[in-house]
Amino acid sequence: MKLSEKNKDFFVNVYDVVRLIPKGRATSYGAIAKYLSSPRSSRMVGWAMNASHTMPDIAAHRVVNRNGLLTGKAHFNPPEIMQERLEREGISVKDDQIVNFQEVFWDPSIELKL
DNA sequence: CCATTGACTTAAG
DNA sequence: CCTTAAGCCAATG
Repeated sequence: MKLSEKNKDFFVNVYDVVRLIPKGRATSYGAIAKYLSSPRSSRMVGWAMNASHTMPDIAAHRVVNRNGLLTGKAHFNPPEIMQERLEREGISVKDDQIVNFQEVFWDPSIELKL
């Protein structure tokens, strides 16, 4: 790996994965962290999402915690937009939680496999 | 430079 | 079902 690319990797990978999440599906911070070989770095995924506001085409609403709970909802503007976007894609949300989460869950470590 | 915080997760009591 | 604790690591004061 080139040294010039070394700096970025984690955050950039997070953005790439988020871009690959199919419409109507959702994944978790932990799943992304795990895919990036850092299963305990889910917080960094969240931090990357926090910075995603400055990035184009980052569907942060498709990333929730491992229970399908919309934990990052408060960071949207307005917060309700997160649930609205999910429902528009066909994902049912009840009480800030994704219904049938197990069905819409998209795990990069399985779907992208490699 | 040290302390605190956080869009998380797992384990333990 | 509840609270703590620990691990993770960039960002912020």
